[in-house]
Amino acid sequence: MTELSTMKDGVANQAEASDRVLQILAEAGRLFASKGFEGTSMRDIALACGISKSLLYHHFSNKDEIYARVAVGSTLELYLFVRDRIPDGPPSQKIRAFMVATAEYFRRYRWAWIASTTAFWNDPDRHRHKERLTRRDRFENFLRGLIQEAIDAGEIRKVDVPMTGRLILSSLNWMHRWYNPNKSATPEQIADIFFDMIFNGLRSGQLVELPGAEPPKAGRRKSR
Amino acid sequence: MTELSTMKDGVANQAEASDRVLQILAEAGRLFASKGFEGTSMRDIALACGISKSLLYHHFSNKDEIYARVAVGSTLELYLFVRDRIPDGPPSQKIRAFMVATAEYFRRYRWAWIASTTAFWNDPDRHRHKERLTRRDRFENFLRGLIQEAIDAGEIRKVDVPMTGRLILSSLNWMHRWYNPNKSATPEQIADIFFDMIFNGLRSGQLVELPGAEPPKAGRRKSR
DNA sequence: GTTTTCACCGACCGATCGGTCAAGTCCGGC
DNA sequence: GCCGGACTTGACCGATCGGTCGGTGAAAAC
Repeated sequence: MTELSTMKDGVANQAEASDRVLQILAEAGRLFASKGFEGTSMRDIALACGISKSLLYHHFSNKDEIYARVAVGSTLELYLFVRDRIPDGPPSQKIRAFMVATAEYFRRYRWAWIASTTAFWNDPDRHRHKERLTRRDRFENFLRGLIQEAIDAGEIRKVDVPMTGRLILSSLNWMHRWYNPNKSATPEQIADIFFDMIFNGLRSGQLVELPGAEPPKAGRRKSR
Repeated sequence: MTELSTMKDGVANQAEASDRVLQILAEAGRLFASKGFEGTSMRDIALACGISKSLLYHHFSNKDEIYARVAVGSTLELYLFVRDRIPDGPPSQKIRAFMVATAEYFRRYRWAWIASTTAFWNDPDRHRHKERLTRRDRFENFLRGLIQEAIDAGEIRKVDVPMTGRLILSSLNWMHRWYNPNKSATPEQIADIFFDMIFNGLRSGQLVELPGAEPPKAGRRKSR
Protein backbone atom coordinates (compact mmCIF):
# COMPACT_ATOMS: atom_id res chain seq x y z
CA MET A 1 0.00 0.00 0.00
CA THR A 2 2.82 2.36 0.75
CA GLU A 3 4.14 1.48 -2.66
CA LEU A 4 0.89 2.47 -4.30
CA SER A 5 0.64 5.73 -2.48
CA THR A 6 4.22 6.46 -3.48
CA MET A 7 3.32 5.88 -7.08
CA LYS A 8 0.30 8.07 -6.69
CA ASP A 9 2.60 10.88 -5.67
CA GLY A 10 4.20 10.92 -9.06
CA VAL A 11 0.96 11.14 -11.00
CA ALA A 12 -1.10 14.28 -10.95
CA ASN A 13 -4.85 14.51 -11.13
CA GLN A 14 -5.75 10.91 -11.76
CA ALA A 15 -8.02 10.66 -8.74
CA GLU A 16 -10.61 8.36 -10.28
CA ALA A 17 -8.10 5.93 -11.77
CA SER A 18 -7.51 2.41 -10.53
CA ASP A 19 -4.26 1.33 -8.92
CA ARG A 20 -3.20 -0.49 -12.05
CA VAL A 21 -3.79 2.57 -14.20
CA LEU A 22 -1.81 4.68 -11.78
CA GLN A 23 1.01 2.15 -11.88
CA ILE A 24 1.06 2.23 -15.68
CA LEU A 25 1.06 6.02 -15.73
CA ALA A 26 3.88 6.17 -13.19
CA GLU A 27 6.08 3.65 -15.00
CA ALA A 28 5.30 5.14 -18.40
CA GLY A 29 6.19 8.58 -17.09
CA ARG A 30 9.54 7.37 -15.85
CA LEU A 31 10.28 5.64 -19.14
CA PHE A 32 9.14 8.54 -21.32
CA ALA A 33 11.24 10.86 -19.19
CA SER A 34 14.44 8.87 -19.50
CA LYS A 35 14.16 7.36 -22.98
CA GLY A 36 11.73 9.65 -24.74
CA PHE A 37 8.38 8.87 -26.33
CA GLU A 38 9.72 7.22 -29.47
CA GLY A 39 12.43 5.44 -27.51
CA THR A 40 9.91 3.77 -25.22
CA SER A 41 7.99 0.79 -26.57
CA MET A 42 4.73 -0.56 -25.27
CA ARG A 43 6.65 -3.71 -24.42
CA ASP A 44 8.99 -1.65 -22.23
CA ILE A 45 6.08 -0.21 -20.31
CA ALA A 46 4.43 -3.60 -19.89
CA LEU A 47 7.69 -5.14 -18.71
CA ALA A 48 8.27 -2.34 -16.20
CA CYS A 49 4.79 -2.92 -14.79
CA GLY A 50 5.17 -6.69 -14.79
CA ILE A 51 2.09 -7.16 -16.97
CA SER A 52 1.39 -8.20 -20.52
CA LYS A 53 1.36 -5.75 -23.36
CA SER A 54 -2.28 -6.54 -24.09
CA LEU A 55 -3.31 -5.29 -20.71
CA LEU A 56 -2.07 -1.82 -21.62
CA TYR A 57 -4.61 -1.80 -24.43
CA HIS A 58 -7.32 -2.86 -22.03
CA HIS A 59 -6.78 0.27 -19.97
CA PHE A 60 -5.71 2.66 -22.73
CA SER A 61 -6.69 2.82 -26.34
CA ASN A 62 -3.16 3.40 -27.62
CA LYS A 63 0.32 4.66 -26.82
CA ASP A 64 -0.62 8.26 -27.47
CA GLU A 65 -3.31 8.15 -24.84
CA ILE A 66 -0.86 6.94 -22.21
CA TYR A 67 1.44 9.80 -23.06
CA ALA A 68 -1.44 12.25 -23.06
CA ARG A 69 -2.56 11.10 -19.60
CA VAL A 70 0.99 11.43 -18.31
CA ALA A 71 1.54 14.83 -19.87
CA VAL A 72 -1.89 16.24 -19.12
CA GLY A 73 -1.48 15.33 -15.50
CA SER A 74 1.72 17.32 -15.44
CA THR A 75 0.86 20.45 -17.39
CA LEU A 76 -2.89 20.90 -17.43
CA GLU A 77 -3.08 21.99 -13.85
CA LEU A 78 0.26 23.70 -13.50
CA TYR A 79 -1.29 27.11 -13.96
CA LEU A 80 -3.98 26.49 -11.37
CA PHE A 81 -1.51 24.86 -9.00
CA VAL A 82 0.78 27.87 -9.08
CA ARG A 83 -1.94 30.51 -9.14
CA ASP A 84 -3.47 29.17 -5.94
CA ARG A 85 -0.13 29.47 -4.17
CA ILE A 86 0.42 33.16 -4.85
CA PRO A 87 -0.17 35.07 -1.62
CA ASP A 88 -1.37 38.62 -1.25
CA GLY A 89 1.48 41.02 -0.69
CA PRO A 90 4.26 42.83 -2.51
CA PRO A 91 4.48 41.90 -6.22
CA SER A 92 8.09 40.80 -5.93
CA GLN A 93 7.03 38.32 -3.27
CA LYS A 94 4.40 37.06 -5.67
CA ILE A 95 7.12 36.41 -8.22
CA ARG A 96 9.08 34.53 -5.63
CA ALA A 97 6.03 32.50 -4.69
CA PHE A 98 5.49 31.80 -8.39
CA MET A 99 8.99 30.38 -8.68
CA VAL A 100 8.77 28.33 -5.50
CA ALA A 101 5.36 26.92 -6.44
CA THR A 102 6.58 25.95 -9.91
CA ALA A 103 9.54 24.22 -8.31
CA GLU A 104 7.22 22.40 -5.93
CA TYR A 105 5.17 21.20 -8.87
CA PHE A 106 8.35 19.99 -10.49
CA ARG A 107 9.35 18.08 -7.40
CA ARG A 108 5.95 16.45 -6.98
CA TYR A 109 5.40 15.42 -10.57
CA ARG A 110 8.99 15.18 -11.64
CA TRP A 111 8.82 12.35 -14.16
CA ALA A 112 5.64 13.53 -15.78
CA TRP A 113 7.09 17.02 -16.01
CA ILE A 114 10.25 15.79 -17.67
CA ALA A 115 8.31 13.53 -20.02
CA SER A 116 6.07 16.37 -21.14
CA THR A 117 8.84 18.93 -21.60
CA THR A 118 11.32 16.57 -23.24
CA ALA A 119 9.25 14.79 -25.84
CA PHE A 120 7.32 16.46 -28.58
CA TRP A 121 8.56 19.98 -28.53
CA ASN A 122 7.37 19.74 -32.11
CA ASP A 123 4.27 17.67 -31.67
CA PRO A 124 3.02 16.11 -34.93
CA ASP A 125 -0.50 16.11 -33.47
CA ARG A 126 -1.54 19.63 -34.36
CA HIS A 127 -4.46 19.90 -31.99
CA ARG A 128 -2.47 18.70 -29.02
CA HIS A 129 0.43 20.92 -29.99
CA LYS A 130 -1.82 23.97 -30.15
CA GLU A 131 -3.39 23.13 -26.82
CA ARG A 132 0.03 22.79 -25.27
CA LEU A 133 1.07 26.19 -26.61
CA THR A 134 -2.12 27.71 -25.24
CA ARG A 135 -1.43 26.36 -21.77
CA ARG A 136 2.18 27.50 -21.93
CA ASP A 137 1.12 30.98 -22.98
CA ARG A 138 -1.44 31.23 -20.20
CA PHE A 139 1.19 30.23 -17.69
CA GLU A 140 3.77 32.61 -19.11
CA ASN A 141 1.31 35.49 -19.36
CA PHE A 142 0.43 35.00 -15.73
CA LEU A 143 4.08 35.46 -14.81
CA ARG A 144 4.37 38.51 -17.06
CA GLY A 145 1.43 40.02 -15.26
CA LEU A 146 3.23 39.62 -11.96
CA ILE A 147 6.38 41.20 -13.39
CA GLN A 148 4.44 44.16 -14.75
CA GLU A 149 2.82 44.51 -11.35
CA ALA A 150 6.21 44.67 -9.71
CA ILE A 151 7.38 47.29 -12.18
CA ASP A 152 4.26 49.42 -11.64
CA ALA A 153 4.80 49.19 -7.91
CA GLY A 154 8.37 50.37 -8.36
CA GLU A 155 9.82 47.22 -6.84
CA ILE A 156 11.80 46.27 -9.90
CA ARG A 157 13.27 48.48 -12.58
CA LYS A 158 11.83 48.93 -16.04
CA VAL A 159 13.09 45.77 -17.63
CA ASP A 160 11.78 44.03 -20.71
CA VAL A 161 8.85 42.04 -19.34
CA PRO A 162 8.77 39.06 -21.77
CA MET A 163 12.53 38.69 -21.58
CA THR A 164 12.44 38.77 -17.78
CA GLY A 165 9.79 36.10 -17.80
CA ARG A 166 11.94 33.94 -20.05
CA LEU A 167 14.90 34.31 -17.73
CA ILE A 168 12.86 33.26 -14.71
CA LEU A 169 11.27 30.32 -16.50
CA SER A 170 14.61 29.23 -17.93
CA SER A 171 16.09 28.94 -14.47
CA LEU A 172 13.20 26.66 -13.45
CA ASN A 173 12.74 24.68 -16.64
CA TRP A 174 16.36 23.70 -17.00
CA MET A 175 16.47 22.36 -13.47
CA HIS A 176 15.43 18.87 -14.51
CA ARG A 177 18.65 18.49 -16.45
CA TRP A 178 20.92 18.78 -13.46
CA TYR A 179 18.75 18.34 -10.36
CA ASN A 180 19.66 15.37 -8.20
CA PRO A 181 17.00 14.52 -5.60
CA ASN A 182 19.58 12.74 -3.45
CA LYS A 183 21.83 15.72 -3.09
CA SER A 184 21.80 19.34 -2.18
CA ALA A 185 18.70 21.44 -1.85
CA THR A 186 15.05 20.86 -2.64
CA PRO A 187 13.66 22.37 -5.83
CA GLU A 188 11.83 24.92 -3.72
CA GLN A 189 15.05 25.99 -2.03
CA ILE A 190 16.78 26.23 -5.39
CA ALA A 191 13.98 28.39 -6.74
CA ASP A 192 14.36 30.62 -3.72
CA ILE A 193 18.09 31.00 -4.35
CA PHE A 194 17.51 31.78 -7.99
CA PHE A 195 14.94 34.40 -7.08
CA ASP A 196 17.43 36.03 -4.77
CA MET A 197 20.12 36.06 -7.44
CA ILE A 198 17.87 37.42 -10.15
CA PHE A 199 16.03 39.92 -8.00
CA ASN A 200 18.96 41.33 -6.07
CA GLY A 201 21.60 40.63 -8.70
CA LEU A 202 25.05 39.22 -8.29
CA ARG A 203 26.79 42.54 -8.16
CA SER A 204 28.43 43.53 -4.94
CA GLY A 205 27.45 46.86 -3.50
CA GLN A 206 24.68 48.27 -1.41
CA LEU A 207 21.26 49.29 -2.57
CA VAL A 208 19.81 52.65 -1.62
CA GLU A 209 16.29 53.72 -2.38
CA LEU A 210 15.58 55.74 -5.43
CA PRO A 211 13.81 58.99 -4.65
CA GLY A 212 10.16 58.71 -5.55
CA ALA A 213 10.17 54.93 -5.78
CA GLU A 214 8.45 52.84 -3.18
CA PRO A 215 10.86 51.22 -0.79
CA PRO A 216 11.27 47.59 -1.82
CA LYS A 217 10.72 45.60 1.33
CA ALA A 218 10.64 42.34 -0.51
CA GLY A 219 13.45 39.97 -1.24
CA ARG A 220 16.28 38.93 0.95
CA ARG A 221 19.94 39.48 0.42
CA LYS A 222 21.85 36.56 1.73
CA SER A 223 25.32 35.26 1.31
CA ARG A 224 26.00 31.61 0.75
CA MET B 1 27.34 26.60 -54.24
CA THR B 2 25.72 29.16 -52.02
CA GLU B 3 23.45 26.41 -50.87
CA LEU B 4 26.35 24.23 -49.89
CA SER B 5 28.13 26.97 -48.03
CA THR B 6 24.90 27.69 -46.17
CA MET B 7 24.69 24.10 -45.12
CA LYS B 8 28.28 24.19 -44.07
CA ASP B 9 27.42 26.97 -41.66
CA GLY B 10 25.23 24.66 -39.65
CA VAL B 11 27.85 21.95 -39.22
CA ALA B 12 30.84 22.53 -37.01
CA ASN B 13 34.32 21.17 -37.51
CA GLN B 14 33.78 18.93 -40.49
CA ALA B 15 36.42 20.60 -42.62
CA GLU B 16 37.67 17.50 -44.41
CA ALA B 17 34.22 16.13 -45.23
CA SER B 18 32.73 16.03 -48.71
CA ASP B 19 29.74 18.09 -49.70
CA ARG B 20 27.47 15.08 -49.56
CA VAL B 21 28.62 14.22 -46.03
CA LEU B 22 28.04 17.79 -44.95
CA GLN B 23 24.57 17.68 -46.48
CA ILE B 24 23.76 14.48 -44.61
CA LEU B 25 25.04 15.92 -41.33
CA ALA B 26 23.04 19.11 -41.81
CA GLU B 27 19.78 17.32 -42.66
CA ALA B 28 20.29 14.74 -39.94
CA GLY B 29 20.92 17.51 -37.43
CA ARG B 30 17.69 19.24 -38.36
CA LEU B 31 15.74 16.00 -38.12
CA PHE B 32 17.32 14.89 -34.84
CA ALA B 33 16.62 18.33 -33.43
CA SER B 34 12.94 18.39 -34.32
CA LYS B 35 11.97 14.72 -34.01
CA GLY B 36 14.63 13.28 -31.73
CA PHE B 37 17.08 10.48 -32.36
CA GLU B 38 14.63 7.61 -31.99
CA GLY B 39 11.96 9.52 -33.87
CA THR B 40 14.17 9.97 -36.91
CA SER B 41 14.64 6.98 -39.20
CA MET B 42 17.44 6.44 -41.66
CA ARG B 43 14.78 6.59 -44.35
CA ASP B 44 13.80 10.05 -43.14
CA ILE B 45 17.38 11.26 -43.45
CA ALA B 46 17.82 9.74 -46.89
CA LEU B 47 14.55 11.24 -48.07
CA ALA B 48 15.49 14.68 -46.76
CA CYS B 49 18.78 14.47 -48.66
CA GLY B 50 17.16 13.11 -51.81
CA ILE B 51 19.37 10.03 -51.83
CA SER B 52 18.94 6.34 -51.19
CA LYS B 53 19.19 4.85 -47.76
CA SER B 54 22.11 2.69 -48.86
CA LEU B 55 24.19 5.74 -49.56
CA LEU B 56 24.01 6.71 -45.90
CA TYR B 57 25.74 3.44 -45.07
CA HIS B 58 28.33 4.14 -47.72
CA HIS B 59 29.37 7.32 -45.92
CA PHE B 60 28.63 6.28 -42.32
CA SER B 61 28.83 2.92 -40.64
CA ASN B 62 25.53 3.26 -38.82
CA LYS B 63 22.94 5.64 -37.40
CA ASP B 64 24.86 6.19 -34.21
CA GLU B 65 27.86 7.45 -36.13
CA ILE B 66 25.77 10.07 -37.90
CA TYR B 67 24.45 11.27 -34.56
CA ALA B 68 27.93 11.24 -33.07
CA ARG B 69 29.28 13.35 -35.92
CA VAL B 70 26.42 15.82 -35.52
CA ALA B 71 26.75 16.01 -31.75
CA VAL B 72 30.53 16.02 -31.62
CA GLY B 73 30.62 18.91 -34.04
CA SER B 74 28.40 20.84 -31.70
CA THR B 75 29.81 20.13 -28.26
CA LEU B 76 33.39 18.96 -28.64
CA GLU B 77 34.67 22.40 -29.45
CA LEU B 78 32.26 24.49 -27.42
CA TYR B 79 34.73 24.87 -24.61
CA LEU B 80 37.54 25.95 -26.92
CA PHE B 81 35.23 28.20 -28.90
CA VAL B 82 34.14 30.06 -25.78
CA ARG B 83 37.51 30.09 -24.08
CA ASP B 84 39.13 31.79 -27.03
CA ARG B 85 36.56 34.57 -26.90
CA ILE B 86 37.15 35.60 -23.29
CA PRO B 87 39.02 38.91 -23.28
CA ASP B 88 41.39 40.18 -20.65
CA GLY B 89 39.72 42.56 -18.25
CA PRO B 90 37.41 42.63 -15.25
CA PRO B 91 36.12 39.16 -14.28
CA SER B 92 32.49 40.21 -14.61
CA GLN B 93 33.17 41.17 -18.21
CA LYS B 94 34.65 37.74 -18.73
CA ILE B 95 31.41 36.22 -17.52
CA ARG B 96 29.51 38.39 -19.92
CA ALA B 97 31.83 37.38 -22.76
CA PHE B 98 31.30 33.76 -21.75
CA MET B 99 27.56 34.14 -22.08
CA VAL B 100 27.72 36.01 -25.38
CA ALA B 101 30.17 33.51 -26.86
CA THR B 102 28.01 30.58 -25.82
CA ALA B 103 25.04 32.28 -27.44
CA GLU B 104 27.04 32.85 -30.61
CA TYR B 105 27.91 29.18 -30.70
CA PHE B 106 24.23 28.37 -30.28
CA ARG B 107 23.31 30.65 -33.17
CA ARG B 108 25.96 29.21 -35.49
CA TYR B 109 25.35 25.54 -34.80
CA ARG B 110 21.76 25.75 -33.75
CA TRP B 111 20.39 22.42 -35.04
CA ALA B 112 23.38 20.41 -33.94
CA TRP B 113 23.18 22.07 -30.53
CA ILE B 114 19.51 21.23 -30.14
CA ALA B 115 20.05 17.68 -31.38
CA SER B 116 22.83 17.07 -28.90
CA THR B 117 21.04 18.59 -25.90
CA THR B 118 17.62 17.13 -26.66
CA ALA B 119 18.39 13.50 -27.38
CA PHE B 120 20.15 11.13 -25.03
CA TRP B 121 20.19 12.97 -21.79
CA ASN B 122 20.45 9.40 -20.56
CA ASP B 123 22.68 7.92 -23.18
CA PRO B 124 22.60 4.11 -23.27
CA ASP B 125 26.14 4.16 -24.69
CA ARG B 126 28.11 4.39 -21.46
CA HIS B 127 31.38 5.53 -22.95
CA ARG B 128 29.77 8.29 -24.98
CA HIS B 129 27.67 9.31 -22.01
CA LYS B 130 30.73 9.59 -19.79
CA GLU B 131 32.58 11.57 -22.41
CA ARG B 132 29.67 13.95 -22.72
CA LEU B 133 29.60 14.48 -18.97
CA THR B 134 33.33 15.15 -18.97
CA ARG B 135 32.98 17.82 -21.62
CA ARG B 136 30.03 19.35 -19.80
CA ASP B 137 31.95 19.44 -16.54
CA ARG B 138 34.96 21.05 -18.16
CA PHE B 139 32.75 23.72 -19.64
CA GLU B 140 30.89 24.28 -16.38
CA ASN B 141 34.07 24.35 -14.30
CA PHE B 142 35.46 26.97 -16.62
CA LEU B 143 32.48 29.18 -15.88
CA ARG B 144 32.78 28.51 -12.16
CA GLY B 145 36.37 29.64 -12.32
CA LEU B 146 35.27 32.93 -13.81
CA ILE B 147 32.63 33.37 -11.13
CA GLN B 148 35.12 32.69 -8.37
CA GLU B 149 37.45 35.19 -9.98
CA ALA B 150 34.72 37.82 -9.90
CA ILE B 151 34.03 37.09 -6.25
CA ASP B 152 37.70 37.31 -5.33
CA ALA B 153 37.93 40.62 -7.16
CA GLY B 154 34.97 41.89 -5.19
CA GLU B 155 32.88 42.47 -8.28
CA ILE B 156 30.11 40.15 -7.23
CA ARG B 157 28.95 39.20 -3.79
CA LYS B 158 29.71 35.92 -2.07
CA VAL B 159 27.14 33.76 -3.80
CA ASP B 160 27.11 30.00 -4.15
CA VAL B 161 29.39 29.42 -7.12
CA PRO B 162 27.96 26.17 -8.55
CA MET B 163 24.42 27.48 -8.18
CA THR B 164 25.32 30.72 -9.89
CA GLY B 165 26.84 28.78 -12.74
CA ARG B 166 23.67 26.76 -13.09
CA LEU B 167 21.56 29.89 -13.22
CA ILE B 168 23.72 31.38 -15.97
CA LEU B 169 23.79 28.18 -18.00
CA SER B 170 20.06 27.67 -17.56
CA SER B 171 19.34 31.03 -19.13
CA LEU B 172 21.42 30.03 -22.15
CA ASN B 173 20.50 26.38 -22.46
CA TRP B 174 16.77 26.91 -22.38
CA MET B 175 16.97 29.46 -25.17
CA HIS B 176 16.49 26.89 -27.89
CA ARG B 177 13.00 26.18 -26.63
CA TRP B 178 11.67 29.64 -27.31
CA TYR B 179 14.16 31.38 -29.58
CA ASN B 180 12.78 32.42 -32.96
CA PRO B 181 15.48 33.42 -35.45
CA ASN B 182 12.98 35.45 -37.46
CA LYS B 183 12.00 37.69 -34.59
CA SER B 184 13.45 39.84 -31.93
CA ALA B 185 17.06 39.88 -30.92
CA THR B 186 20.03 37.73 -31.82
CA PRO B 187 21.16 35.10 -29.31
CA GLU B 188 24.15 37.27 -28.50
CA GLN B 189 21.91 40.22 -27.69
CA ILE B 190 19.69 38.01 -25.55
CA ALA B 191 22.71 36.73 -23.64
CA ASP B 192 23.75 40.31 -23.06
CA ILE B 193 20.33 41.18 -21.67
CA PHE B 194 20.36 38.15 -19.41
CA PHE B 195 23.79 39.07 -18.12
CA ASP B 196 22.56 42.53 -17.29
CA MET B 197 19.53 41.16 -15.45
CA ILE B 198 21.49 38.60 -13.48
CA PHE B 199 24.46 40.79 -12.73
CA ASN B 200 22.66 43.98 -11.80
CA GLY B 201 19.47 42.35 -10.61
CA LEU B 202 15.90 43.31 -11.29
CA ARG B 203 15.47 45.28 -8.11
CA SER B 204 14.96 48.98 -8.41
CA GLY B 205 17.26 51.18 -6.42
CA GLN B 206 20.71 52.55 -6.78
CA LEU B 207 23.91 50.74 -6.07
CA VAL B 208 26.60 52.38 -4.00
CA GLU B 209 30.02 50.95 -3.52
CA LEU B 210 30.78 48.92 -0.48
CA PRO B 211 33.70 50.27 1.49
CA GLY B 212 36.78 48.20 0.84
CA ALA B 213 35.45 46.56 -2.30
CA GLU B 214 36.83 47.44 -5.67
CA PRO B 215 34.49 49.65 -7.65
CA PRO B 216 32.70 47.45 -10.16
CA LYS B 217 33.09 49.20 -13.46
CA ALA B 218 31.73 46.28 -15.39
CA GLY B 219 28.19 45.69 -16.49
CA ARG B 220 25.74 48.16 -17.80
CA ARG B 221 22.47 49.14 -16.27
CA LYS B 222 19.99 49.81 -18.97
CA SER B 223 16.26 50.15 -19.18
CA ARG B 224 14.31 48.53 -21.96
C1' DG C 1 41.79 -0.72 -73.59
C1' DT C 2 41.48 -2.72 -69.44
C1' DT C 3 41.20 -2.54 -64.54
C1' DT C 4 40.40 -0.27 -60.28
C1' DT C 5 37.94 2.92 -57.57
C1' DC C 6 34.07 5.10 -55.78
C1' DA C 7 29.49 7.27 -55.36
C1' DC C 8 25.27 5.33 -55.66
C1' DC C 9 20.94 2.31 -55.88
C1' DG C 10 16.93 -1.36 -55.38
C1' DA C 11 15.83 -5.45 -53.25
C1' DC C 12 15.98 -7.73 -49.34
C1' DC C 13 16.78 -9.45 -44.18
C1' DG C 14 15.59 -10.47 -39.29
C1' DA C 15 13.94 -7.88 -35.49
C1' DT C 16 10.89 -4.98 -33.44
C1' DC C 17 7.31 -1.68 -33.67
C1' DG C 18 2.15 -0.44 -32.32
C1' DG C 19 -1.91 -2.74 -32.22
C1' DT C 20 -5.62 -6.83 -32.44
C1' DC C 21 -8.12 -10.81 -30.97
C1' DA C 22 -10.10 -14.98 -29.16
C1' DA C 23 -9.81 -17.22 -25.10
C1' DG C 24 -9.13 -17.89 -20.32
C1' DT C 25 -9.24 -16.63 -15.16
C1' DC C 26 -11.21 -14.62 -11.31
C1' DC C 27 -14.97 -13.17 -8.45
C1' DG C 28 -19.29 -11.24 -6.49
C1' DG C 29 -24.46 -11.61 -7.16
C1' DC C 30 -28.21 -14.60 -7.80
C1' DG D 1 -24.30 -24.00 -9.37
C1' DC D 2 -23.75 -20.66 -12.56
C1' DC D 3 -23.66 -16.42 -14.81
C1' DG D 4 -21.89 -11.84 -16.36
C1' DG D 5 -18.45 -8.64 -16.38
C1' DA D 6 -13.86 -6.99 -15.17
C1' DC D 7 -9.20 -8.32 -15.70
C1' DT D 8 -5.47 -10.70 -17.99
C1' DT D 9 -3.02 -13.45 -21.37
C1' DG D 10 -0.20 -15.41 -25.53
C1' DA D 11 -0.35 -15.80 -30.28
C1' DC D 12 -0.52 -13.15 -34.08
C1' DC D 13 -0.74 -9.09 -37.75
C1' DG D 14 1.06 -5.69 -41.20
C1' DA D 15 4.27 -1.99 -41.12
C1' DT D 16 8.53 -0.16 -40.28
C1' DC D 17 12.89 -0.32 -38.10
C1' DG D 18 18.32 -0.44 -38.72
C1' DG D 19 21.25 -2.68 -41.59
C1' DT D 20 23.15 -5.84 -45.66
C1' DC D 21 24.11 -7.28 -50.26
C1' DG D 22 25.01 -7.58 -55.11
C1' DG D 23 25.36 -4.77 -58.60
C1' DT D 24 25.64 -0.29 -61.94
C1' DG D 25 27.81 3.39 -64.26
C1' DA D 26 31.22 6.69 -64.80
C1' DA D 27 35.52 8.54 -63.99
C1' DA D 28 40.41 7.76 -62.72
C1' DA D 29 44.56 4.95 -62.99
C1' DC D 30 47.32 1.96 -65.42
